[in-house]
Parts: sequence; C-alpha cells; structure tokens
Amino acid sequence: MIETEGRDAEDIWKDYKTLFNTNNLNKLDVTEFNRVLGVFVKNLTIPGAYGKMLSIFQDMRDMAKVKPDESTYNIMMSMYLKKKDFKGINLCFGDMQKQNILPNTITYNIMIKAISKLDKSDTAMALYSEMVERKIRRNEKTFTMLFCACSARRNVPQAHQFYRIMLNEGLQPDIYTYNAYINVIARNAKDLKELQKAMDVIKQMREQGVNPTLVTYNILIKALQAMGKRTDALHLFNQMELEGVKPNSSTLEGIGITGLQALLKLRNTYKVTPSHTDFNTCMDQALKESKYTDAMEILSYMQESGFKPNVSTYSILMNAHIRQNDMIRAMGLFTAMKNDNVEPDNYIYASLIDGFVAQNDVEQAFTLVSHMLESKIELNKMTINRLIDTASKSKDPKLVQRVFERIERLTVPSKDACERVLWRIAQSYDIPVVEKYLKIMNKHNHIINRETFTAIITGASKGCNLTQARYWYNQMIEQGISPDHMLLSMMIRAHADDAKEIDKTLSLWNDFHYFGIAPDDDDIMYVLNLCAETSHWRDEIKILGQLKELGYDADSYKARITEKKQQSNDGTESKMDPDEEYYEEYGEYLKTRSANTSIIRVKERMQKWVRDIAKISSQKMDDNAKSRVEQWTPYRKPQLPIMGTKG
DNA sequence: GTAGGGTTAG
Repeated sequence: MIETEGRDAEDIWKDYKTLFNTNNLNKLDVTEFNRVLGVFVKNLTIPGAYGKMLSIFQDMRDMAKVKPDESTYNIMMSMYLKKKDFKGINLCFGDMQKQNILPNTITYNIMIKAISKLDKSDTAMALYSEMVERKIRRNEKTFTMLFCACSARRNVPQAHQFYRIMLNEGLQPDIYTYNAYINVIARNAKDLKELQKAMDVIKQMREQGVNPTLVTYNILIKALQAMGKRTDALHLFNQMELEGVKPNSSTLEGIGITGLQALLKLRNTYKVTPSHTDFNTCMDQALKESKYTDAMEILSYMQESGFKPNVSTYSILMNAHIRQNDMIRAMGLFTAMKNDNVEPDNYIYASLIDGFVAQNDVEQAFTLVSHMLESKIELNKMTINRLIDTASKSKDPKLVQRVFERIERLTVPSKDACERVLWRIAQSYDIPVVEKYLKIMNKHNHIINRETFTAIITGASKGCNLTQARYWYNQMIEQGISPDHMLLSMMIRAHADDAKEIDKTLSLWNDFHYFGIAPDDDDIMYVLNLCAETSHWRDEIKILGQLKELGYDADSYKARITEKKQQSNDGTESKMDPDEEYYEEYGEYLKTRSANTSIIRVKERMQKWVRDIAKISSQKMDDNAKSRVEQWTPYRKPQLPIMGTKG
C-alpha cells in the first residue's frame, strides 16, 4: 500500500496521510506499519519525526485495529532510545508483557543499551539472566551492549565475567565486542599496569585474526592521555601510523592537537576528509580556546565540504555565545536554526534556558521552557539539575528558590533536584528555612536519608555555618543514620580549617571509631597536622596510640609529623618546602616557554592554511552563506593576533 | 533486516 523503497520520509508521510484522510488505514497490515515506522526511526532528525511516529503508532491501534507485534515495539523502543527517553522504553517493555508479546533478542539488546545509557541502576546482569531464563538467544551484539553497561557502571570485574560467559556460550567476539570490552578496561585503568590488561585483550584478538582499528586506538590513546602519559600516547600513535590506521580528530586530541591545527593535520598529513563530527569537534575546541578566527575558518571549510550545520553545530556555536553572556546572539542562532529546518532538541533548550538563568532572567528562561514543552520535549532531569546548579552559583540565594518554585509548578522535582536546592539553601539560610525545604521534599514523597543530610551538611559547611552543619549532623544521627566516610572526612576538614573548632574536630575524629569507619591516610595526616600546628600534643599522642591499637603503622605517621614539625621550625621565611618552591617557579617558566613556541608554530601553519581556505571559500561560497557564517561566529577578537592577515 | 553494537561532537 505504501512504497518505502528508495523514497524519502516526507513523501512516505504524504502517502500515509492520504490513507489516513480517506479512512483507508485498515488496509495496512502490521508488516506495513512496521516498515513505515522503520523509515522514520532511521530519519529522526527530520522535523516532527518523533511526533509522526507516535501518531502512527496510535492510529495503528485505534483506527486500523492492528495489533502491534514485537517488531513494532522494538522500533518504538529504538525511537525512545534515540530520544534518550527511558520512561518510554520501560512503558513499551511493560506493554509487551501485558499483551503477551514475547520480547526477542533485539528487545533485550535495546533494554541493555538503555540501562547503560539512561538508567542509574546496575541491572545488566539481571537482564542477562532474564534472557537465559526465558531462553532468548544472545548474540555478539548482546555482549557488546553488556560491556557498555559495565563501562557505564565502571564495573570492570563484571566485564571480565561477561567475557568468559560469552566464550562459554560459544560466541566469537568481533571487532565491536572487543572494542567495547577494551573500553571498559581502559576507561577504568588507573595506571599502566591496569591498562596492560587491555593490551592483553588486543593480543588475544590479533591471534583470532581481528586487528585493532581506529576506534581501538582512540580508546587506548584517550586512556593514556587521561593518565597523563603523553609519551606513551605518542608511542601508541606511532604504532597506529605504522599499521596504516589513519587518525581522526579524537585521536589527535588524545595527543594534544586540537582545533584548526587538527583539521590541518588530517587534511595535509593524512589526506583524510574530515567528517561532520571532526568539524564540529574541532570547531568546539577552537571556540573554547578563544580562537575565534580559527572557528570561523573551520565553519566555512565545513560548509564547503558539503556538511550542513546540524544540531550539534548550532549547539556548539550557541554555547560559545552563552559563555560570553550574549543571549541575543544565542537566540538569533536559535531562530536561524529553526529557519534551517534543524529541530532543536533538549540540549539546545537546556543551554538557552540555562543561559537565561545565569543572567537572572527567570521569566525568559521559563518562557522558553513552555516553548519546549509545546514542542513535545520534556523537561527532563538533566535540564532541571542544570538549571538548579546554575541558579545555585548566583550570589543571590533567592534565584535558586525562584527557579525551584517555577519547576514545582510544572513537574514534581526529583529527590536529587530537591537536595541540590537544599545544598544551596543551607549555605545562606539558617535552620528554619532548611526545615521549610525539607517539608517541601516530604510533600513530594521523597525519602529523607543520608544523601539528603549530606547535601545539607555540605552546604552549611560551604556557607561557613558550622553550627548548622553540626545541628544537621546530630539530627541525622538521631534519626538512626550514620555518616559515611566522605561525610565524616568533609566535616573534619571543615572544622579543622576553622581554628576555633579544634575540640569539635577532635570529637568528630572519635566518630571514625564510634561508627566503625576506617580513616584513610589523608584523614590521619590532617588531624595529626592540626594537633601539631595547634600544639595539642596530648591529643596527638592519644591519636597515635589509637592508631597503633587499630593496627595502623603509627610510627610512620609519627615520623612524618615530626619531619613536618622540624621543617617549620627551621625558621625559613617561606613555609613551602624548598623543592616545592623550586618546582613551582620552574613549572611556571616551562609553561610560558612551551606556550610561546607552540603558539609560533601554530601561527605559522595556520597562516598558510587559512590563506588557502580563504581563497577557496570566497570562490565557492555564495554571499548569503558568507554573511551567515559571519553572523554565527562569536564576535570577540581573537586573543592571539594572527600575523600576516591584512592590517 | 521494519528494530539492536565500539571511541570523540553540544
């Protein structure tokens, strides 16, 4: 009834609407509905695709009286996954059970992917067991997604477990599975030794005839960069080159090459055509480094290469304006974007709304919220938390209250959101106001637990209201909730930083013992230092005694404290240890030196390329495009003047 | 394949 082969989504929609209007939808069967839905899920960026899918799904049941099958649900779930809507996915999954539609491998794969992407819980193993119980076949994709879930939960042991299970089930990992597995290990590796395990996996995969790809190298290089192992990253980069694997912007970022320079290298050295992502990434980097001229060149080059600005492009540019508090230009881009038929998504809205909140313009912010809701984009947790956090940064504690009040009118704020507000309230107000917000939280049926108290106590400490911090700390204990290590550590530091609170600090120290929490190295040194600095030598001896009793190496702590004391007694003018002083100065020198040489180098390379590009772009771009590009790029002058340009 | 997989874009 509806031809989908090789036709674009808009035409298919027209055909569908014709059937709808002529009351002929009942001529479509489930397969045909699925085929049509499938077209839209692949083209979710076309305007209104999401709404169209929802109405097709509804028409299918209400008008055509066609019962959705597991494929229909899979398609809808896939749509929700792309929309990052976990609620929708769960609803579909629940509906399937209610209607006795059996989920298949794909359903579960989507569910696992969703929990790794959207849910906080660690239910990967539970879903896997469910598949086993219900005898639903697993495949390599299932395990790839299970590894994703492990990565999101930072659960490396579970990843190893899944790897063994996979081999036991007779499934041969392919490059995707291997990369996902390697990713879990690499992302969580704290040092080279832990990263070695990822290298071992690579050895295994090579033995299986699967060679590392760009993605594999990017994962490893990024991990090395995160560890600060620049030399090792470069080494790996060289190995990658030797194997003939070409880098992309992400690889280059891993070895410290960003922005225009990165694109230059991709084009000139590696002869690769940058992708849309490469352009966006590099432009974002340039904007964040305040290299506005570069950003403009990147934008032109991107358009010449046939890439139209997409949501991310717009978002990157808008955020650059928002960082400069220029909401007018940001809103201008918002209009331009809609004129370009690029649909704003929740990131776009979140950035704009947040920008207005940052400027104290609550009215404008919430006008945009209502626009957002009108276009069927929900006010999600991410947006709410972002607004509250931004409002919290204001000196005026009323801002967060106003924002929160507006949010309450639209939705039930999450527990997390309430706690963020409490954190800020406790910084500026005393007990009764905090109590008021606790009541609000209670009204929304949120449990008040350790997390809640931690938010309040941390807030009060940050606001230097230690009396209130102690009040809530005691309240918490009265409720039968014990502090955890983080909270106790934080309390001790907050009290120790205030010279008047030494006795309170020492009584908090006893809580480690009282609540059976083991103090760590930092805690111990912190308290011992405090005793030493304030000449509380009796307490010092007592604490060292306690430590010995508890099996700590008290002598080594004693030695470290004595050493510190001697240093400060040496009577040098600076409190800093001479080595530290030297390194600090030397470090500054090194920083300026390397910055200067690299600036010169970048400048030289840039000039050449910018000239090239400028030539091409003036030929290729029409005037309209040129003025658009100029209008988009943040106007602030580049901080580093570019030599060789006119003037 | 009507639906599902790896690193980087806001």
